[in-house]
Amino acid sequence: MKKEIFNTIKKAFLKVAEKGLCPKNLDINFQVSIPKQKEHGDFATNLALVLAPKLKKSPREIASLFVPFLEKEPLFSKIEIAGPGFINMFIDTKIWQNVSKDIVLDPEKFYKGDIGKGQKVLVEFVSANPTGPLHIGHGRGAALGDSLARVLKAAGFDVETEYYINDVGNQMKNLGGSVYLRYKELFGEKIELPKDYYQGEYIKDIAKIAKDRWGDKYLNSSLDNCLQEFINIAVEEILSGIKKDLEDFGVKFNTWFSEKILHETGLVKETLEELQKKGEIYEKDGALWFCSSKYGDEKDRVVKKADGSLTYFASDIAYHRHKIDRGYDLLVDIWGADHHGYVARVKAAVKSLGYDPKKLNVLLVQLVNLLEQGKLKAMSTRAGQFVTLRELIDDVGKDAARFIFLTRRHDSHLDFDLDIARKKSQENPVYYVQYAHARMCSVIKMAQEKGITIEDPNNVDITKLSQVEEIEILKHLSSFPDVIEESAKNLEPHHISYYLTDLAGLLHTYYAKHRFISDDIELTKARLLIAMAIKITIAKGLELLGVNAPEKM
RNA sequence: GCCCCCGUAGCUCAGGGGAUAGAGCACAGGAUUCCUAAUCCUGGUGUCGCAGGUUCGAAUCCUGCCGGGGGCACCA
Repeated sequence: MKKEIFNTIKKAFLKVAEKGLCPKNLDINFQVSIPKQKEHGDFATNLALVLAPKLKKSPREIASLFVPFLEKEPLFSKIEIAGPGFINMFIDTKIWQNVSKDIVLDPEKFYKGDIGKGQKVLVEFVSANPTGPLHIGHGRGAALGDSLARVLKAAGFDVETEYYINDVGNQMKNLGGSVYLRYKELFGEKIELPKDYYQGEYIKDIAKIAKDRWGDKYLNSSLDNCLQEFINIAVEEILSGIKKDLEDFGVKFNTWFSEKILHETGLVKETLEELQKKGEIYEKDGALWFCSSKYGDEKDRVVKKADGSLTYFASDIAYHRHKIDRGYDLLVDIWGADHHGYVARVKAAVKSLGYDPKKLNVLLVQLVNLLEQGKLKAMSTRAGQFVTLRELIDDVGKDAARFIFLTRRHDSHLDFDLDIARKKSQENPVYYVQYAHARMCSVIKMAQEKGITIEDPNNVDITKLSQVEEIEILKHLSSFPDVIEESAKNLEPHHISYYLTDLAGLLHTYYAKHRFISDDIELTKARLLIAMAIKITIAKGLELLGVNAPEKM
């Protein structure tokens, strides 16, 4: 709807210009907004205020040039100049009433956004190292990434999702070694875990699997001889656990991309050679350095250590190069906030390879604090003491967890109150929205039982929809495509959950005051159309959040 | 010391140049012969961390400061 208003104003602008009342090619950046106060109309624009300095006239005077043209538009029932020079626009009731019909007739068409214009986007998220189970922080990243991918898709982008697996390097050695020792322990050997080995209980579980599979085959092998075997079994087990957790969290990836493959296919080597050829890499103290400071990073970074091994950064450069070469117009990386130091260097790498760094958007997800009974729950990965995503799903459920994660901006620190998330009551916002959906399903079903159904929405007398609350709901429904586009543009899916909470609120208020089903068949049909439109919209919105829309509660 | 994020109602958080700053929770009271009371209605609170600046207009943008969190390896 906002887009239509925009276009209508632009049309009026051209007409004003034709009359010579203002220059045609003005570079102006005006806004169309929904005013907070109802008295200020359904939409308002600051066009005249923005134009004022350029035309050297008072804003109200400029506004009055546009009013006659806007008044002729069938879209509007009233145009007003207000305050310092806002143009307030009131939409004709018929337009709102039609929304109910449009949504029910073709929901896909109604919501379909086109700001993506088919651009290819790759959203990479979670990408937790396969050294242990996912914890609650990964859950936040998973909820954000998955929902963002859905929102981008809805806005007309061609989206794929990817999980990058760091399956090489020192941590793999430590992981394999940890399982190896626990394996030996199962045969009664006394062991001592080095400090940088993984301490968690899950390592013992993997050792048991190893024992079941191999028996005592490696009991007397030195670690060097069987390290790869232990790494493989550990990564295999941990990854399958991660996949299961994510699946139960409603998250599926298009691709799981292995760092190991990057090395095996020579892409890392090739990338470094290319940078070397470009003179972006130099040698110092026996190591190879990438001159990221040239591109805005605070200092240069090592890509190849003096001992000959490559750093993770080296793979990261190759990985991002490969991602861009795969033909994506836009890359979205979702990282934990503790990785923020990496943003500058990866962007530097992208730039030095000759790509536009604007293609790469890194979203940093801030920390999650868990609260229980008003107290902070201590978490420490090193001690193997943390709340896993699995525990969270089992405890509060996927829907509550995802919804709560998505009611916060990604860059704000999040206090996750377990007590509230557990409650199946009014305190828990997810039920508020789901309940609205269930209510609409129930109304539609009830109407059906009474033999009232809508064969063709075109035959429904929508002029019956004249209650203030009905118009309010229709206005809100009509703004959903704008909310989707806004969320996509700013990479902020949390707007969806606020939108849904508002919509549910409008419905619940209406529900308490009016009845959908009455003896007046024509009125009932018209209201049924609203019920269907709400149901469709909530279901669509919840789908974008990855939350279920139950028909019954 | 440097870098990133945050600071808005008692609590958790939206709003991120526009008109009188919002929601949920908490607290108190009320609503159910009728489509689900996981609901609704009524009641009040704000130095938008502080100080400057830009602007017709600042919670919003810029600078500095204060407070909280995180990060600053030839670790991953």
